[in-house]
Amino acid sequence: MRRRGGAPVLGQLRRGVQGQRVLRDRLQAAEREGEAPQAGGLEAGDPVHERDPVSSEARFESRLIVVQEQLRAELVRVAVSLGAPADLVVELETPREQSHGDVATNLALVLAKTLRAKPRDVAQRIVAALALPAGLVSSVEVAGPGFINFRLAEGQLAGMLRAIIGAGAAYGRTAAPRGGPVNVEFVSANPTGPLHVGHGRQAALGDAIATLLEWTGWAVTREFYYNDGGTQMLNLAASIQARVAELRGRAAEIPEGGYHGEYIRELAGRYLAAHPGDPDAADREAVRRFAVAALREEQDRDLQAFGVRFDVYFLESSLYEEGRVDDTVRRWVAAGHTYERDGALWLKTTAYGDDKDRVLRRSAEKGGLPTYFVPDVAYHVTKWRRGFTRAINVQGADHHSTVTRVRVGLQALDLGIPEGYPEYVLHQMVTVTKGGEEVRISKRAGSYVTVRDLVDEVGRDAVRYFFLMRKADSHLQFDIDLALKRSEENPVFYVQMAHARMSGIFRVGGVDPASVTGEGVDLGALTDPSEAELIKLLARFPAAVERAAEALDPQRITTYVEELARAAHLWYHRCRVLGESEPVERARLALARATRVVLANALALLGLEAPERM
RNA sequence: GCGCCAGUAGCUCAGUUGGAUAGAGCGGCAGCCUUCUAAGCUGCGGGUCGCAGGUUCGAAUCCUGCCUGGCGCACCA
Repeated sequence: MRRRGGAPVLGQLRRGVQGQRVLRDRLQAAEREGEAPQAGGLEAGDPVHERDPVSSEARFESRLIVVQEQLRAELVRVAVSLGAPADLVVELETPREQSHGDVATNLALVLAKTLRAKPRDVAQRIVAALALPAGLVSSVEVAGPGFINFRLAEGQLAGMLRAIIGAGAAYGRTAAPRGGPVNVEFVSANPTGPLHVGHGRQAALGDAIATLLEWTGWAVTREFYYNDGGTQMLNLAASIQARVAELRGRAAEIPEGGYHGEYIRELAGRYLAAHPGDPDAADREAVRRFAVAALREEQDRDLQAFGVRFDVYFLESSLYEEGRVDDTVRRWVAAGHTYERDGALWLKTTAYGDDKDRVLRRSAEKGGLPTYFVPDVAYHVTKWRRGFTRAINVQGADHHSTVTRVRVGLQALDLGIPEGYPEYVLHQMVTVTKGGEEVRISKRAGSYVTVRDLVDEVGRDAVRYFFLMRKADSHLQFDIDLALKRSEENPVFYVQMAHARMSGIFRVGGVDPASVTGEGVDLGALTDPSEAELIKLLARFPAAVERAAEALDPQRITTYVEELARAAHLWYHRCRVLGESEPVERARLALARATRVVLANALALLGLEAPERM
């Protein structure tokens, strides 16, 4: 079993996804019952990001994938005729080496053992038996230890270009709807202060993962969960009360576990202004409500400025109000998974592989309340009951200890929830550097750098891109100096510049991009090696999206798009478009348009603008 | 002590889920502007893939053990 960042095997999940219609019905029922509390989210305000799924007829089946499926089907047929098992999976790959052709398979290497023959001999037999449709490939050869390399016919490349242009904004999206509703939970910051850089990484990651899933056929809900009750809120209120006392000239100390940022002083002043009837802020509940509302509003504003919006805001307090926390406890007790010790109630999580049992209800002298992971489990039960066949949580790796507890807690409820539910994408820490020095503090929050600081300093696109350009598992160094550079060193700039250059060709030439379809154009006029290279990269985009979605890893898209931008800059430098002979100009305009489409789509997928000029 | 993550060029990082001669950017060196953005492009040099075993046609990738760094191991959230 492959476990990465705690995420379960996707294939297993898919197999576990059954009864989708039942689940959808459940979801609708849940909606009718108002099971999805919404706490006044953001308006859909950002015009730059078009997130609505493209209508199904506009969806696009990648040309390369079509070609590959034809190849694959024929390879399976031949392999089986040679004695391979019928459930054989044929792997096709795009070789990185030009001389290895456009598509390659290791089929012969895989079969060599079962067929008890040398890999190269097997390859020869496969090639001899292949009966491919005319016009599909121009050459087939056996190479290296036994690879079979295919070179696509020229007409296939030309067809890809036309197909990309035809698909437009839909290029890269999967044609068929795939799975039931998926819940992507991210940020989930408690309203105790401004969002920090870790939240920023979560916001960028969660949003991009959600988009990746949408593009590959999943129905996605973006969800934000927050703790609006409990001890942290009391600490928050008490911290503000202390600052109020200060403002009124009395000595007061921020309580143990309280909050020290400048924003607490700010909130204290605002509370007094808004509550003339409570000059000493004696009403702690009123202070708490005021602070939560103010901080939630600020977080929403920052997220909106970051271009992220949520479909559902889920309040922890609703779980208590609706009795879901008590239900969860009762169900564990009834199932016999609990016991009492030292006055507390324990859940036998070791029965499910946890390293120790967990207290689920504190002893009387400790207040007798449920521990924090109980509402957490109850919350995930609502995800399941709301019909989400997959739930993906994006969190900092410092929370990884909750993974086992939540999963085990769900298993112990015997509700038929899959073992790997929910999936987790855990990310490592973010450090911010400027002038070669680590930046640790912000004026407003005091002890940490906020998302707002970064967005104000380098702009939204740079922040989003930088948060996405490393895999979640790696520590991320956010270099403010680099993010500000307007040169090739800065990957955001480099990629956006490639798009601007493609756009510039149409602007300067006075050509409407929409008028360039590639139809009736002789793409044989594209003879420069950089052109074939570019087309092949363009053709790979849907596969890149597919793999990134499967791995829940947007970093694969940043890597891809940087490679694409490099190929585009190279082509731009080597090949002039405007003013060339008519057939060449027409063919190159088609290539420029297709390149622009893919750059724009990749940028949209990452939540970035695709500027026409810079 | 236990668990999770990381370790690849001087630096920052990729590496198509086990493939072919391990790649890119920066930095260094050498070049390229009557041109749709030189805000760019080309070439050169640079490696014990942390270490040691194992698995197999084949390992940076999978397994085991160690080393180093980060994070986490509450009747806190």
